[in-house]
Amino acid sequence: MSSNTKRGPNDPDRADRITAAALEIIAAEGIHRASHRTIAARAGVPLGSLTYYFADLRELHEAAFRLLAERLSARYRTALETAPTRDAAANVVVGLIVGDEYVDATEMHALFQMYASGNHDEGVRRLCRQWLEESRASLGLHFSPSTCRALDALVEGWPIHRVFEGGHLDRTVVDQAVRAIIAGLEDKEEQR
Amino acid sequence: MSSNTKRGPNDPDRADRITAAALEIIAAEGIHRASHRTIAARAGVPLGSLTYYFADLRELHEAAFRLLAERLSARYRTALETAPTRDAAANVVVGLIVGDEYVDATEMHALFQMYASGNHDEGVRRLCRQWLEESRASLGLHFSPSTCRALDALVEGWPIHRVFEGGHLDRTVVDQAVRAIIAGLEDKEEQR
DNA sequence: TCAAGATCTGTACATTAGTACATAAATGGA
DNA sequence: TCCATTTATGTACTAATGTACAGATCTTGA
Repeated sequence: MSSNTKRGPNDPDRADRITAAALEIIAAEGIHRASHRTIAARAGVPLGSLTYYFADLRELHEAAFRLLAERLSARYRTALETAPTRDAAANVVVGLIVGDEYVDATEMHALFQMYASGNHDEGVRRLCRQWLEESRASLGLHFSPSTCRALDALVEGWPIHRVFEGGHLDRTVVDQAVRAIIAGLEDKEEQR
Repeated sequence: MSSNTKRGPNDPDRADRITAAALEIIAAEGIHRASHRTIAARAGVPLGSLTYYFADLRELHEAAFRLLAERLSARYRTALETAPTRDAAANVVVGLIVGDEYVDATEMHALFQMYASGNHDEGVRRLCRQWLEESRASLGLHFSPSTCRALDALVEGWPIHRVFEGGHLDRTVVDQAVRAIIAGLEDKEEQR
């Protein structure tokens, strides 16, 4: 890219600010509102700036989803790396499910947009796969592959209820479910 | 609606065919491709027909999502009503998760589009809530409220992996997870 | 059979969108 | 300082979209 050029961009993190603005709009108003013009306005940059940094709108949306996936993956990874024991890790998983600490409602919305876009956009589909893989890999720091699968399903699915039914989840129930899965599957795993 | 008119529509199920066409396009190509014109072409009806039956595009999309939600709800309900025992119901739940029998990949795509639209469209949001409630109600034919919550999270979350990682799920693992949750939560429930 | 009124359709229009690209600004070496 | 080159911007253009609505078509009662 810049291997045969002598100069860097005049405003180096402009691309990043555009990407961040795109994600904000996608999360708040949906991808159908995230046009060149709305994104440019939000980022406070001229229209031409977007076509300069991104070949087309798809690429820009994809960059926004990549930013989202990287943020969430990093957060999951950190949270689970920090847990010293399997029991602590179980508590982290419960937290991932019930609370806004890790993924707030806005980010959850953006995540739905990402899954929806993954249906027809190959690039976004790759991102979805990566995101799922990495979140399972983080769980893998503490649990067996099978347990990871099951816990991750819970982690993906339960927040859907949280978002649409508005209310807070019953932490006790979530806790029981998480521990039931860990108990049920880790034991089975060890028997093999 | 037709209370003060003397005649019915000339083509009574045209509205339904339009709705079905809309859902097909949403599922196959995404909601951003589901314009008046593409839907009309798919349904084999003139453009004006859509604006005649539906006040605006939102209403049409909403009708499509309603159709989807009703179909899936009915399928879940039937499957779980048919199960004679709790054990059979557990098998049904496993089937809901692993297989295409209840919700195929295409419908799953449409479901993502629905969740994504629910973020910003109040009408669709209501549909999402209803869909989640009804699917839990169907589980409620066999399980306690807490168990329903947990199982439904699994039912919503696990297919996400199925769709994006393409492969078939390991039925054994799903079976273990489902039964672990039932065992863990139903027992707890009864102790109260 | 025939009008009256409901049901339906094709076209036209304003708006918005993505994107190309000519032009401007900034940069750094000579 | 000044020019060559990269970086950045504003505008203009084509395509597509939602929607209104005038007119056409069909149905029914008399």
